[in-house]
Amino acid sequence: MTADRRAPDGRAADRATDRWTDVRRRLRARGLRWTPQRRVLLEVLAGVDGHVTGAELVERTRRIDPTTTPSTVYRTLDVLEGLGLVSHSHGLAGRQEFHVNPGADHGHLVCSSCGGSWELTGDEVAALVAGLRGGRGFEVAVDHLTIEGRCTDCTRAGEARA
Amino acid sequence: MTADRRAPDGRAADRATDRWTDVRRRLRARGLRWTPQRRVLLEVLAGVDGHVTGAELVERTRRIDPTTTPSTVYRTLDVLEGLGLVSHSHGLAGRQEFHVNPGADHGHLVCSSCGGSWELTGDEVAALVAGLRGGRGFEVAVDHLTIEGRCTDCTRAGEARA
DNA sequence: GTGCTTGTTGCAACACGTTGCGATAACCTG
DNA sequence: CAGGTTATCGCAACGTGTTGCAACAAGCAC
Repeated sequence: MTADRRAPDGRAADRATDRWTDVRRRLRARGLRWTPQRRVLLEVLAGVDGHVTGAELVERTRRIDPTTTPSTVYRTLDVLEGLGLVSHSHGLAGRQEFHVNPGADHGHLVCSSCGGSWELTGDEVAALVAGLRGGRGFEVAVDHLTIEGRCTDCTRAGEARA
Repeated sequence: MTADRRAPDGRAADRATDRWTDVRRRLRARGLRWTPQRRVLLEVLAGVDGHVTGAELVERTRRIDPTTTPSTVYRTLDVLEGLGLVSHSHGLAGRQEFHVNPGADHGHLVCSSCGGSWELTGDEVAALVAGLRGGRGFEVAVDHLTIEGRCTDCTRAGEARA
């Protein structure tokens, strides 16, 4: 629930508005525009916890505004990614997974059996990144890193069956 | 060129046939069938060096047999993957990359700037795999591992421009 | 060769994204 | 507020795969 200790006078509702004006300001600073369509998508994103697929974002946006088209959603997501508000990586069937408010660049772990998904800490990939940079001069895009495999539970379930 | 030292009497041409009969036998052993369509796809795969996208395989197959349909190609690739003859991973735009005759499971490095692709050695990912197995009980599917980033050349080019 | 079983094929439709393009509307200026 | 720029929108078409289903044909037995 993460209580609003810093807003004792009931300004919680303004918070969302504040975030929008912030985005609006940032868009303007780049010569970009604040449109109703973008406002709707941000509204959807505000209600997202963790990861969402592109298709799901399209659907949720359409629930608020049924006239929404996929191209607008995907293009807006591109813009927001440029602002650092979301980041995307590729999930199981090549589908896009969006992550809202990425605190820091991080990769993902995806279980090909149950579809579960976990975030990778910097520590877990630090050696890999350093190794590839040193050995090949390759700069890993950590935020795009998705590692596929089987999680503990599915591995155990598989062994039990075998 | 990898000369044919073991076929001094001109049986090189039979080699491909031999490989087909081998595949045919392996299919039969699993109750699967040897069809003209599969033969054509294997013919295409025999001429592939390294990686190919799914779309490209469809196209090359169609050059031999214009009646080929995508679904057949993709389904056959699934079957061949089950036989260990090919493996696939996900490339840049979520597109599938197929690798023919995978010697050993290996991951890939993809440059998001130039589209280049390199194979990852076991050593390079060993620490990562071991770390995730130990720390989380997660079994990495090494053959599906695709790491995105920028290669040396593109990184340098980017710096020069900046 | 005939007939049977069942793995495969091809079609059509769908899912997820992407791209080109003309029309629209945000934003700025006076 | 009127007018001009140009970023953005919505549409339509495309690209890459995937899936359900009915017809087909490998492979086997007689």
